[in-house]
Amino acid sequence: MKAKATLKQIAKELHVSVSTVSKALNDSPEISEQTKQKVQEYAKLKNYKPNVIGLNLKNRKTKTIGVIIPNILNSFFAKVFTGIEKVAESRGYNVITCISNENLEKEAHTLEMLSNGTIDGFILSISEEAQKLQEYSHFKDVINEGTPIVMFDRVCDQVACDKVIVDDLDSAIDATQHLINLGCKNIALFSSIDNLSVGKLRAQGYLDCLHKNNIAIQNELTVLTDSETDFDAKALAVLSDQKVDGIFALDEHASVSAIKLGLKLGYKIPENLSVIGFADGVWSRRLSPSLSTVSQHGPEIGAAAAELLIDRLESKEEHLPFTTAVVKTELRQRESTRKL
Amino acid sequence: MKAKATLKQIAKELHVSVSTVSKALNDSPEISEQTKQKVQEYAKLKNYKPNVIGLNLKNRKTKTIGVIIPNILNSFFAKVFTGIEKVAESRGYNVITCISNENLEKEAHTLEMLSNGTIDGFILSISEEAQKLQEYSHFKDVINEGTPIVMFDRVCDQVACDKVIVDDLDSAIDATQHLINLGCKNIALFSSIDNLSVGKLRAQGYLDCLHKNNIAIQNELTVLTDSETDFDAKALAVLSDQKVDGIFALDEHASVSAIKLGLKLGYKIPENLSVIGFADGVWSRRLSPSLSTVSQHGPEIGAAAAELLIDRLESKEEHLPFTTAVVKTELRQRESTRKL
DNA sequence: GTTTATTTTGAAATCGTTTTCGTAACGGAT
DNA sequence: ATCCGTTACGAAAACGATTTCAAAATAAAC
Repeated sequence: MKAKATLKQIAKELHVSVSTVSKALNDSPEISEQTKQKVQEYAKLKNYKPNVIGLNLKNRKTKTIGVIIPNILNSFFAKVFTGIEKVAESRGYNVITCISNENLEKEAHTLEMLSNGTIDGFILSISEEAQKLQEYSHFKDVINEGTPIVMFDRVCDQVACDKVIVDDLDSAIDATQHLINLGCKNIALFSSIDNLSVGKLRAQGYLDCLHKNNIAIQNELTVLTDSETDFDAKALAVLSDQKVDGIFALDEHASVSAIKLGLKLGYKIPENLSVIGFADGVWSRRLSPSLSTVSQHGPEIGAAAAELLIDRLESKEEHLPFTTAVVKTELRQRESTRKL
Repeated sequence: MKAKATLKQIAKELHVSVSTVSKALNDSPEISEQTKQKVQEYAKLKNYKPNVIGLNLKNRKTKTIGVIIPNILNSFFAKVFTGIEKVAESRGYNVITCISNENLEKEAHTLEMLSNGTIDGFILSISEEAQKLQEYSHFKDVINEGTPIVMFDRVCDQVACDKVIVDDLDSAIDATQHLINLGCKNIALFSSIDNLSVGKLRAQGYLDCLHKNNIAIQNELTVLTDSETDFDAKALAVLSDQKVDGIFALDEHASVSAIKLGLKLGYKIPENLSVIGFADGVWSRRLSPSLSTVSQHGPEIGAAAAELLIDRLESKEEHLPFTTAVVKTELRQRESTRKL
């Protein structure tokens, strides 16, 4: 464990000044070729790497992005994360990641901890608790202190910042319409995320679509819960009268339950029950029957968010207007829906 | 966007010196109560937060851990990550996360990028490519420079460092033994990770167990591939002669395929085919039938790794001996195996 | 009233880098 | 020999914090 090489050490050992070493390593024209070569060779020999902290202090930025994710075990967020990480890497940024665990206090604490020079900006999706309590002041504080935020997926109107979202409303309309086109007459709505903004938007899309098609809304076909634990019993009840012929599920858990409970109750999927869900591709493919999904393009969302943030960080412009990017979803037909 | 408060600014505005401000905020006994109060109040008013980079430079450490994960979409790694993050948070550390994508160059590059003062130590699992090429010099370099590494799950004997592993061999023996106890006579071995150290260990455990029970090894029941793409066709071939009555799957993909292909070929699970797999709990429960698994306790592995690293970072001792922690697995019986 | 303690504050060094500006040294021109 | 213009290098400040040590100010002791 040899001591790490610093400019000062190299300078002393070569009998030149610190500034000469610095300039030589940065290939400055003020330094003679001879000296440059000598310094560069010696630096390579000693495996010199500039200490990032010294640089950070000097530059007053860290080329590091703080990412706050409600739950990394949710594969949607994991996918978004890969998109963020990829773009960050390619543009020379590091990523500090924290998990809020859907918890407001952890979220606020993380913002507080990292907005002290550790990171240049944030990318985050709002925790469930913050959304429920409509508590957004911690975001505003950070932004006021000069640290930019980009929100994705779960966003809120109350905070002015860049955002990347999926067109949840339109996606839900499209998915519902697809079920209608397949000939489904009794389409159930399954959601275990009715506490989230995105859940509400998707539910609205379902309602709008039925309305547009002049189909009466049957409240008894609707299962809207705030958690996975409450969900299954209610869903089972809705399915047990064998009347449902289509299910639109707004989240991963609801999607899986729809298929599992449907099979258990003797439905034939997709022959007499079609299921479309918001869910991740990898696992949807692994289910039997594989699940037709509204694919949310997680990596693209993450990539867009990272580009947005880094563009802002590197812009000369002090007051760039805030933008909201919309990433299109895609209906992926697999085995849980009939072919048209 | 007001300028952030610094010691210098506060000092100037209160007509005292920087050192006085620093000491007052740190509640040093050398400062009079009066001054302390004045400074602390003013600091709170200005929302002063010490700039972390200044501190880092001074202390020559960052209280940040670098985590390198081969693939965050693999839920095992995601779970390990939650364990790391939780412990890090509780001990006041941040986590910089990078995804190696199973790629040696990205892995080496990340080590190089972060070992410049950005982080105090690493927690990582070796990329597939590095394992295949047996290329471990990048780890040794980093360690030689004085940055500690803790490896988990995919480790290697050639690098001296702290490690956290699962007892893959024993776990595989236990799982295989369980299938034997259930009365299985023709147990197939399914793996799509035969390129990884852990995959090889688990396969060895299967062989050892058959041997111990004086059961002849049937090579035609063995599917060992390096990737998911090659796997399914071979697995289908093995299952199609309807002879297999038990499957031991060494990874998530192999586990899911075992169930999916088994059902497709008309096996009754668990009546005439029992399946045990190394896989994540959440999704295993969602499969139908739900999958009996060797549970690897991902969060515990992550937590152990983080504790090990932080203990070393905060130890006065220069040359702590390296330890290898073993986290026990657990056989979780679900619907894919008969009850004993 | 002088000396000695004690309390309170401040100047300066330090961490590792970059960068501005000043100053040697050297050559060529007059 | 003097002047000027390059070229090549170094000193010092800056970033934001902590910390050591010295110096002031005040209080106590003789």
